[in-house]
Amino acid sequence: MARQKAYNEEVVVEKAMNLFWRNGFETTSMQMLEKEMGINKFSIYASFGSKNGLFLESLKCYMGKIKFLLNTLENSDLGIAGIKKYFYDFIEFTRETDFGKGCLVTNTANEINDEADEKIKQVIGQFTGQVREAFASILKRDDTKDQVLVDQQADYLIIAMVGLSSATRFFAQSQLDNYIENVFNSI
Amino acid sequence: MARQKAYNEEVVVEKAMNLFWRNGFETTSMQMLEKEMGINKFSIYASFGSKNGLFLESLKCYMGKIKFLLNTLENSDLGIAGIKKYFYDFIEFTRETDFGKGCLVTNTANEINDEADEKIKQVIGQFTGQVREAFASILKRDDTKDQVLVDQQADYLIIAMVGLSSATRFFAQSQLDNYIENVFNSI
DNA sequence: CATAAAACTAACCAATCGGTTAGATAAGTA
DNA sequence: TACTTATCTAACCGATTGGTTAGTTTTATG
Repeated sequence: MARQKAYNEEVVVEKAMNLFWRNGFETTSMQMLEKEMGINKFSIYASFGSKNGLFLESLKCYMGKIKFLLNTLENSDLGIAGIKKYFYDFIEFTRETDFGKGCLVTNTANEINDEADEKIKQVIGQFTGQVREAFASILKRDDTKDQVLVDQQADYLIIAMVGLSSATRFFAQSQLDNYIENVFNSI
Repeated sequence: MARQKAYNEEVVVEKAMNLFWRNGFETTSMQMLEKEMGINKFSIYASFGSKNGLFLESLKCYMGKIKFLLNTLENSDLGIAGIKKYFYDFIEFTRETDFGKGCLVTNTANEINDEADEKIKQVIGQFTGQVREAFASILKRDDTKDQVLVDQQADYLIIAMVGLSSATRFFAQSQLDNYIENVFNSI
């Protein structure tokens, strides 16, 4: 009945995600997105509504790509060693794709301010909360710890993770390793 | 012999710094800067050459404002407790001015990529290096530690500090406190 | 008081921003 | 094959970007 799309939305959104990941939301222009995604502005707006809409889909795409890390963490029976493995796995993940990009969610959290789009803030809060809960859940299983200590250490670990995300963008591998080893000396 | 400036450069650069601090480099426009600094674009360019030049002066201004923190750290005889105090002092400093702005240097490090202005990258590297050396120097004074351990722990602390800087932008006070307490459990 | 030099205002610049739209093109269906 | 409908290209939109410049105002000095 009508012409068919010459592109696959999942494919082009991943290309957009990689561009946002490398450059951040503001610095990435529609012009750059057209070029990277290989489609016209018209098609981008037809599929995603706005730059913000495309960015939200890119965030979802990113979270899909790192879901395997979170699954490994949540299904781990290694206790705190499993959390440590998550830290190392994350570094490896950022190096696999292209060194120095950090975590798209953390990068976004660092970029935005209070007046930013509510949905974006919501996605960031949800993701951060989910990782923190995974940490807390593993800590809780360690029966030598009471709930107050679990909460304190979960706060510590989620902020330590935020620091690691930023640090992968401008610290050397050996420094990241020294960092992680010391993070897990204290718990 | 000639007309005199109606503004003080140190005064207006501090206003610019506060705007950059709140919004980041890219998001802060010349229009916003004109309004905040209370002077015309012409005067900004006459005094600072470019947006980049103004930003570099803003970075210097910021570093001047937090120099007292670094002085306190470097002149401390509290050992590791002095480093811990630096972490808490930093939080207090970010709250004094306006909550949720983090550290301008860290914010900038998070915003830029490899292609950014060389001088800006240099200032960030110098400042980060200076703080790291202050940490290392204090750790070294503790004669129970060998040099390898000092380097490892200095890496840990400087990345922990980067994490704290970001975290002050979107974590609650109690979580920051839990974080710092745990950071210093491990060393 | 006249003059020279710097500081000011405000209009202006090309380029780019996110976003829209008119018209050409393609394809499933009647 | 004709028609309908969605997708495509490409020109276009007003607003804003960082930056410049012509011309007016101020002021210390000769």
